Amino acid sequence: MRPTLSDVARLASVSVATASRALSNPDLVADGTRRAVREAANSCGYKINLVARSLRIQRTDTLLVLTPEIDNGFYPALLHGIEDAALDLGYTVLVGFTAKSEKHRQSYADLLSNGRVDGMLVMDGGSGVNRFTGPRPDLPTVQVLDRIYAPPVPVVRVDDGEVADLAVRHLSSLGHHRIAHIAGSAAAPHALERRNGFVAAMGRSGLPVEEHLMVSGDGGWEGGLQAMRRLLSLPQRPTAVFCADDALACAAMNVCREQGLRVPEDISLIGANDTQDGQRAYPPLTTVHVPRADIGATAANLLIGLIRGQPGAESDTVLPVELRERATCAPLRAAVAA
Amino acid sequence: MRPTLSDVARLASVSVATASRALSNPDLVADGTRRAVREAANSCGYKINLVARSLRIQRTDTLLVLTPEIDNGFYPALLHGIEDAALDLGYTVLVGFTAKSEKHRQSYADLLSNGRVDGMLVMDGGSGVNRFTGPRPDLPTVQVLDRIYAPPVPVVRVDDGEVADLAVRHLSSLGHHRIAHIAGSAAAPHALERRNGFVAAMGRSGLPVEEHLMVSGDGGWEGGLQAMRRLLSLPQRPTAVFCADDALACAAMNVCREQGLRVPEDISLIGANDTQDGQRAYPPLTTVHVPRADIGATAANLLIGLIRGQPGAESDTVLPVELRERATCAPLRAAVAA
DNA sequence: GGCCTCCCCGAAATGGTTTGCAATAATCTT
DNA sequence: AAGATTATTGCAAACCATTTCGGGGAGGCC
Repeated sequence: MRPTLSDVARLASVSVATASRALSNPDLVADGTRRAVREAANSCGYKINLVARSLRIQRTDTLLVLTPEIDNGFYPALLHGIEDAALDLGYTVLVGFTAKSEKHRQSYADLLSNGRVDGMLVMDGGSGVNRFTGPRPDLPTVQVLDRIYAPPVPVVRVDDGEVADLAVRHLSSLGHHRIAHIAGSAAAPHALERRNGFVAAMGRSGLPVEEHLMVSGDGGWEGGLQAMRRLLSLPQRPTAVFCADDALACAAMNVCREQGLRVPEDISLIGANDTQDGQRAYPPLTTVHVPRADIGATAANLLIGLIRGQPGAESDTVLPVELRERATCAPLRAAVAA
Repeated sequence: MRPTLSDVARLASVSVATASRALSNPDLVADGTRRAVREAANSCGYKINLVARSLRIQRTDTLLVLTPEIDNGFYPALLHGIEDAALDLGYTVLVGFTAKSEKHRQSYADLLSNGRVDGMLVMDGGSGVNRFTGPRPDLPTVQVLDRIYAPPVPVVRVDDGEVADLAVRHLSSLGHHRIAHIAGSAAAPHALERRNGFVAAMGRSGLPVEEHLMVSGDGGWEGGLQAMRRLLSLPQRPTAVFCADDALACAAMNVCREQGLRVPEDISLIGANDTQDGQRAYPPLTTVHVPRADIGATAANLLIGLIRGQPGAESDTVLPVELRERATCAPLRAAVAA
């Protein structure tokens, strides 16, 4: 049916070997021959068979990325960063959504051991995934943001303690001292670290951390809503709250509005990650920026380095975060402080 | 290095053929033999080589989906629907983000002609993509939402005229008659149809369509902002606006707030698509729901049917849409109507 | 007991490409 | 002009699993 390399070879009156070289390693073949082969290939509409090629060269030039559901605006930027870097180096990316079940995750990870992909980016570490399924760290793997496999497996991430620190310092510098924290999913390592970071940063700023001002925003959007409601029903409510991510902060902001509180006049809100929902909220959310595209690109480059056996693959890369002041934080007003 | 099937065969003292059958077609082999082979495979950690398998059976069980950038919360649900259906039928999905350049799109589409994927889902038809690059409609292809290839290539979509009709009828039933429309990107066929649908629906409702009440929201978020500002600066501003999608509606809502207008008391807003940003807006956005997951799943099933040569593949599948009343539309107040 | 059938298994061919090695032709060196 | 390189090309193996075809053995039936 489809023309194969040997068809081309016959048409050009050369051997398959020469035809192969003429097409994929042009320097090794004489000028006239090359042209003849090219012509023959065009005339019969020859397309290389990548599967056969992969079998022969033992490489697929494909990366697998394990990602949780991507409804939340956080992962797309990571994916784009990955894809961008991968494409530049001649790789294509296969994505596997793993939130559905451990079984699916396993079967995706199997693609790695089964030779269909050359390496794997684990991006679903924050989704409470079973850390014992799937990846075989003996095969090229790099983790993104959440470390769920032990050190020989590299990770590229941000310093979540710093994320919390930036947020707390900003709030504190505005005069706030009754600062609350809405924590992210308990299953996510980074959420835990942000929580711990919050406690540490409060300490460093000489502020008291009150146990009931730290609530769990577990349960996604609904969880965020409930967390904020709990906070606002406290006898002494906080004057500022650091939310573990922008979605949580948006939820918190909605609760404020439904209770007639103005942001930032009556209460300051700060998020983290700098996702689109925060940027487009009203007022736009102050947040700490996490360079997602960079993280993705870095991880992809690292993985490809690993695959190609390049030495010097750092096993823990941490990228810088920074505060993005927008419009949801204001200085503490004397009236409220009282 | 890695154990191959012949290693397993040797360990189990059978031939490769028997080993193959025992593993992938267990019924064809005797009980004891099957067990022996399984044991041998386990003991040496054998993993099937999917590339070799694909080469032999001339099938990759992989679907390619061409998608634009997915920052906007619209595509993820489609992707999930696709992936869900694909996984159920034993397929994995490869995603290619095509917004970057035509070159990239071409190289993704090449995967199809080069045998790396069995079929292709074209989801980027609304992104102003060059409709002449890429897909060879003679290879299994189905388009999602926007038709950019001629009829032999199936499409699964919604009726965008109906989307507009639902929106206009709802607004009209609330007493509005000065209704504006913010149109989506001119490059997207469905945005055009929604615009045309708006005109038709207004006519059917006996309402006048004023030319200056139809503005272009081209240019993404910023475009939406500008469009709404233009609308609000009109001498006779609309009492309701139908936005081509929820993101545009959210932008419009932000403009309203910045100008001190209350939604829905002062102006009614309705979106389309029913994406997360609308659901989480404050107040939650009234919209017309587009069953994205269903669309994705339907398209995937259709494509797989095509690949497997099943007859009766409908070439135009349209799924139903429905109004989702939330909180951004209110009856026209007499005062404003005056 | 002979013959037929059925089931199970093994040898070999298949898929399309790349590549190490060898051979031939052509160019260069002295 | 003869020997030494170099430039091109061809042959055949290798990559690894699947599948077809046919042989051999066991059991059933008459």
